[in-house]
Amino acid sequence: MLLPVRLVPSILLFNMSKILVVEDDRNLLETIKYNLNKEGYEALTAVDGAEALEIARTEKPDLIILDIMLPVIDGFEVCRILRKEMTAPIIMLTARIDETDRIMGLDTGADDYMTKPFSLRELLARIRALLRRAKISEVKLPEEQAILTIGDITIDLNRHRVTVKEQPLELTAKEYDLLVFLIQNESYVFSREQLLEKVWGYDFAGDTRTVDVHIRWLRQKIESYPANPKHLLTVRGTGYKIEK
Amino acid sequence: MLLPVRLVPSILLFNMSKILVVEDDRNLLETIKYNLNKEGYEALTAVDGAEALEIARTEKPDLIILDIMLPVIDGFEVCRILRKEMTAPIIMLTARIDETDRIMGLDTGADDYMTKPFSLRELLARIRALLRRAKISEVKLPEEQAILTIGDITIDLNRHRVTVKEQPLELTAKEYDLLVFLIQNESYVFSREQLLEKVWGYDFAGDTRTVDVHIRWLRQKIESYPANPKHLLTVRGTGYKIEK
DNA sequence: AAATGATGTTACAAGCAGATTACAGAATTA
DNA sequence: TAATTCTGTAATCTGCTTGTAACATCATTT
Repeated sequence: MLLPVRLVPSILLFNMSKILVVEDDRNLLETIKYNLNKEGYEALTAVDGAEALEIARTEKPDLIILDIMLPVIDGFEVCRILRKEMTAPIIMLTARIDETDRIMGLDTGADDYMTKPFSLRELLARIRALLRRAKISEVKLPEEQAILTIGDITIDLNRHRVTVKEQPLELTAKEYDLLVFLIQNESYVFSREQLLEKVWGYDFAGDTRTVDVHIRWLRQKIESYPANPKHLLTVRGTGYKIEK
Repeated sequence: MLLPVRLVPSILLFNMSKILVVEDDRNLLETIKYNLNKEGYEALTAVDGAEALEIARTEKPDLIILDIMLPVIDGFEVCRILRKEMTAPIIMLTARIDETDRIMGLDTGADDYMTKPFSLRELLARIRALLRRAKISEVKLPEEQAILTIGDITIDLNRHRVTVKEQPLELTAKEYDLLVFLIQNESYVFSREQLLEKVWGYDFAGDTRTVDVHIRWLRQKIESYPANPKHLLTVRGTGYKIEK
């Protein structure tokens, strides 16, 4: 006897997003759930804040719809907690227009909100938009490597940010340019003339001692013991270099 | 990288919305029509399902109010048919409170429902809400994250609203564009030239000092102490960035 | 160890980048 | 169309950055 074979719509299953709906009005909750299912989403439900947290933690939904007025723990609080634990987009539901300022203002981490009464079609549209965006950012290429490191010194070129032992460091423009150039050419030795040309510009007609002074200032900022530099080293008779 | 796109406040106010009311109780029909007109809407009426379909097809209303109990073709069926042909929001009117009606009403593609007897004021409020939503979602940019936040500054891209510490803020177009761009690229440093290119447009041939002035105006509005900005920061010798 | 040249350190005064204000022309809105 | 707001530019102001000079210290050679 042949077993009945169920054809699984695999593509659908594979793409089916899990959505947690948190709403204490059970009518509305069921309505939303029903419509989510109809659209092909897997809908989880919770009727209070505590249950929401529990289900969110065990089920790891792809998106969360969260009413503000909830028993036990209110929606703001749930949102704040969940935001720390997961990256799933959160849509807040609010009954009053004047709550929208709080959603926007408070740093709850909500991604969007809707004011009741709302159109279910629009809710579904926003869910689609947020899920699509989440998907996109998942496969997003790792941020272009614009971070240079030497020992405990780090430079983020895009953000123009320098840290030493995780501590942010304030550098002037020249200091920054000089440091970046040296780190980009780690362990290569440059004469003062070369540094003036590369960092200051080929047309700079100043004194080569200028370099010494800037090196001194840099050491002051990046070295633990500026008088005994570990990274920014002098090559006597030749110039300077940077080492790990 | 997306350029910030300004949403043009279209002819929204000027644009009188056309609303189709389908209801076989002629007293109620007239009452609703009278109130719609009083609110400045253009009201069309139909007393049965067949007429409703015909008028909806020829007049293309912006919103449809649809009783469930109708002669000839019932409201569910009308709703299901219309939903396939147009996107206008549909409000269902139902005499029965029981849940299946609600769910089925929504299942057919209705955006909202009201149970008789209902408050006309509430009906009008829901109409306003649905029409506003419909207008907004027409021009909505689905790629963009709906709500951006930096510290106590929040931007709702869909609704084009900015708040600081939950207080709504009035920004000019350029201020808004500049702020959105910087927040969308939080902590990245941009030179004046880059900002002119990205925010003003590729071909803008103006003075780079222009940027400084706009930065100043933005600080005036978003910073608690504009002279000591916490978010909108200068990177001397390089440009500007925004930080949490 | 003394001499000498190379490098480190500090102080300071232009100079310059950015902040700020004012204003006129452009763009909106009534 | 007039009124009003928005926007770009110029001009002035302010304070930090930076180049240099002057002196101190170090390293190497004799």
